[in-house]
Amino acid sequence: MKASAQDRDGDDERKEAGSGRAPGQAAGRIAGRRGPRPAGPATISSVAAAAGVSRATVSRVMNGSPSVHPELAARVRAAAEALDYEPSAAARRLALGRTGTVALVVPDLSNPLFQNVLRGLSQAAGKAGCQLLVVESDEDPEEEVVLALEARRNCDGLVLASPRAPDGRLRELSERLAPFVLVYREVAGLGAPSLSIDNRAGIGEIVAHLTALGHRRLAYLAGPPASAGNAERLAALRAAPGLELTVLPCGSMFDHGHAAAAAVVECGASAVVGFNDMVASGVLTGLRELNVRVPGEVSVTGFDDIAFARYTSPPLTTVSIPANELGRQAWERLWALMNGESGGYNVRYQPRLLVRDSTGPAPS
Amino acid sequence: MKASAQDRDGDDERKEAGSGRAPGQAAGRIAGRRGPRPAGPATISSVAAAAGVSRATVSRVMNGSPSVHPELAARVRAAAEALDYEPSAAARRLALGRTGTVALVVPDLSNPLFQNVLRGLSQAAGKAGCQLLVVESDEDPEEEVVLALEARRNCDGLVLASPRAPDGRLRELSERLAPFVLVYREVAGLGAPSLSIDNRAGIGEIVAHLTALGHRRLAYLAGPPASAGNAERLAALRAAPGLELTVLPCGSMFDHGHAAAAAVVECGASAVVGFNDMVASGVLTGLRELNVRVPGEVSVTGFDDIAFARYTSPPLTTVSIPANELGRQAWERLWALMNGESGGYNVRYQPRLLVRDSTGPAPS
DNA sequence: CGCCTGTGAGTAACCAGTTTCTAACATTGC
DNA sequence: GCAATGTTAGAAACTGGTTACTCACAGGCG
Repeated sequence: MKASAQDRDGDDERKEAGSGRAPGQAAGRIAGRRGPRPAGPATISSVAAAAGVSRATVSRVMNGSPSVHPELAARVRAAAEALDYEPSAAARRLALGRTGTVALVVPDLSNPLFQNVLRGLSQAAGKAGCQLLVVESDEDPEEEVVLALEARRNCDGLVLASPRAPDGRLRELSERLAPFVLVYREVAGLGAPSLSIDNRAGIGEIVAHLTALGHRRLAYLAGPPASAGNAERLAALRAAPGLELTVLPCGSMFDHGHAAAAAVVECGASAVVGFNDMVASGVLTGLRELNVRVPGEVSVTGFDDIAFARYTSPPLTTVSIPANELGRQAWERLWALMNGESGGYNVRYQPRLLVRDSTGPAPS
Repeated sequence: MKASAQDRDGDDERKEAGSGRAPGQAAGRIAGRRGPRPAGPATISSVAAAAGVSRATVSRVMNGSPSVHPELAARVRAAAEALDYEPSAAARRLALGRTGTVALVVPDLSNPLFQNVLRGLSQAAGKAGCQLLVVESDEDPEEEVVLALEARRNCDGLVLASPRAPDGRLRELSERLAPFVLVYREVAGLGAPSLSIDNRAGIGEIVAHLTALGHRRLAYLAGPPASAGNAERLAALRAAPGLELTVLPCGSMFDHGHAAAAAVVECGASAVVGFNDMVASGVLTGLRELNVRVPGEVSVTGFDDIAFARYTSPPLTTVSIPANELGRQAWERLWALMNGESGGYNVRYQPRLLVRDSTGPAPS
């Protein structure tokens, strides 16, 4: 890197000590006024000096202000070009009070749900010329909020997927987090829009489908106990009438579902409702290993419709969640909020049932 | 649950008069000198004034400098606390010339390979108190580099997964991108460490496994044409002796593999080598739909060992890549580089063959 | 008792931009 | 011919920290 500073065409080597490294050297003391060349990357001052104009004018040119004479502007642009000038992002942040960045806080980057929100948000924000900070809060729920606060100090707005942080904590911090948008969750009395999934409706669709097929004995592969989504899905299942429900502690990953296969068989349910598609895929494989036919002997359903769900064997009946769209929408809301407009109201997306081949009539 | 917002104690329906929001009110205008309270968020100056010390002292206290009298320090801390003071991240960036941020540039966030690097990097960087900017360069190869450059201006270092940008372009920009680490790719004569996968060795393992099973006629489901990884894998296959190879244009996603199933059958190969696990999973499903038995009639292999590969049916024989580890290592290298140390040499990870059930003896 | 040294805190000069005034000049109107 | 108006571009005051100097004061030593 430093090497190439060497071979430049002769305009370098301004007399005396071209070496002056650390910016702000003794040099500035005696000859600061008209000194040789700061040697570091070009600043607005060096461009101004080179073009023989004031810093204000350079700033105006760089920002496309129309009130600069075209000819002068051209001269400034030429000088900037010649010096490889790029405005310092840090200085602009400070001066403008704007970072051009938003942050996404998620509990777990390995979860396709959050990956898709990330994608949707990344693309939408990118299109608007905004950068994206990603924070994973794997740790305890308290950490979730601390990380969010910390991220917030480096950006203009937040998208928060905080399934575990208690409602009260979010409410008391909401002022310091603002502007922000909540995803996959809804908190009453929070001054921020939220985008969530109607888990009750999703489970409702699944239950309706399964009961229509004659299933009465269901097993639920429960997600992480602290997850708000899991609580809602479980509550919705419990509320369904005429069902005999067995709740099996499970988790959210393939392996968890896989490990639960034996318990599923043992509990004698004719249909398994997975907390999400990953545990459902896992249990599918586990059941096959136990020589249980799906859907012949046991039906299986998932939740989320991750990309994979179409490619399990048999393809998974599940409920589809517009995770990407959530990310996009989160951007729209956040953008509005950052511009002082309203972020709109809470939206609750309705999952859509996708019947594939992992569900069938209950065995008689 | 909208319902619950209803019945609870009347904390909703804020009277809405107390909402005098916009920070930076007219107040500061007239009495700015010694006025009541600047109204905006506290700055180092307001804390200094409140504590009756200079800004320098506040700065020293906030940064834990030992050269402040404990009693004074306590007074400053109390003032900071009372004012809810938080140092401005933007100002610190400018003054310190450090952002405390690194960026990851990936072509595609929906690819598990990059998702895992993201995770590894996020966790390692997070542990070091560093924030992570994520950039997706979905667009054309030129965009890849432009986005990297842009991201670089807002952080202290880059991790670059740029499978498509031409070598030369990277070389000519390497000075402006530095410090950075390249992943999933190696470019000769680049002043940056790279972490890559030995694709040739991976294909070698797969070929050895398949030939040992008696396969001679192979089909390769090719990845994106511009992908450097695809080129290496294809070259390695072509270099394998004694094989009859059919190259089928495919892609990198489930659907691409799924769509290629018919062509696989048609070409008469006894084994299919997928560019990655996703196309392999896709083709697995496609083959089942065509009533082709795997591995009875056709064997299938993948590449990468994504989490799902264990859960396809049959479980996918593939080659494992330590994507997470790549992310972690990328952090280590980058950290070293940012501290002026050497980033170490290029490392090429050796994939490990995982034999599962999607491969079997060639039909005779 | 006076000089030297060490410590703690303040002053002011940075970091690199943006933006509000203001001044100089040209143009227009009466 | 002079005042009023309208451009440009510059000076200087911000944005909010950090830190190299400097200085005052206290204690140790000759």
